[in-house]
Amino acid sequence: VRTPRRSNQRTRIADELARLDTFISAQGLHFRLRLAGEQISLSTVYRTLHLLADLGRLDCVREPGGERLYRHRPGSQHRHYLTCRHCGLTLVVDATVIEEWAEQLRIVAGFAHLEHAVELSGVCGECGSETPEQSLK
Amino acid sequence: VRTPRRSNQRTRIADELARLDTFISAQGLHFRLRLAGEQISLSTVYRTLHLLADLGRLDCVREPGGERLYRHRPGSQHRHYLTCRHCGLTLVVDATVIEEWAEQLRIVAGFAHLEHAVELSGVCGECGSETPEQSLK
DNA sequence: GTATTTGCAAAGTGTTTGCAGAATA
DNA sequence: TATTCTGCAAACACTTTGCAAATAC
Repeated sequence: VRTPRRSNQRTRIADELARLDTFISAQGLHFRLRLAGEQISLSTVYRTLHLLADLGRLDCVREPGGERLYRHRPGSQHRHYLTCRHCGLTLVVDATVIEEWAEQLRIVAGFAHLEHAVELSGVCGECGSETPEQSLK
Repeated sequence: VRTPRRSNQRTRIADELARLDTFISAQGLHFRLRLAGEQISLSTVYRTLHLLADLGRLDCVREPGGERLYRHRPGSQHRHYLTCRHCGLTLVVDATVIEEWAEQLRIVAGFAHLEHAVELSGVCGECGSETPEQSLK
């Protein structure tokens, strides 16, 4: 494992993610950067996202369609989110319960290197109170 | 919502899944069926898996690569699994804690229609006790 | 007889990769 | 200068879809 080099592209990508502070896809991010006038290729966005994810600087979730969404992770701990399927609103939730439960489970099952992914989605208060027509899409 | 019709293909697919009782991909299942001499197209496998999933007769997880794996669900409740990344061994785990935690969360956050996905993976006792060389793969 | 289901091949999606040139250390 | 990084276009893996023929009800 070697230290990655700095480059304009990587800096721009990391900055944009930190500024956004919401989940966004590689393609979405690429689009935003282009709008902002940056000349960064989609491949570079993908590669940089991998890099940042490996460094633990991003959280990642997966859309029903299979698309991966990334979000800047402020601290060093991974976090869990609750997302509104309607408007995309995401809340950070306290998942201490899960962490402890998973550790218990790991011991009982005799596993090592346990990883967990928890994805929560629903319809938030705002969206739920809209007219039925709207929720039919 | 209309009642689906029965067909040889659908029966074979559902049967094979029930008999297997492990996670398998659409393509993997298609391959098995062909080996068994069935003449079923891949599209039909995909379509039937969707159908069964909609009917709540399957559990579904997603591989890191993006591939979806399906498994017959014996009861009516969805289940959570702990998978060994090495050998594929999967254990059904008791996730009552999670269900309760999710419901609490739902109420506090004022959400509706909450869904959750919990995926646990690690290295099982068997695989963990192997020689380091093997685990490097 | 009518509506649903199938198989095929083509298209679609998000992502990865090989390579030559550009950029970093 | 020696690596690493970038952009491009092509390749990839998995999944979905349009349509005509076959099948279930």
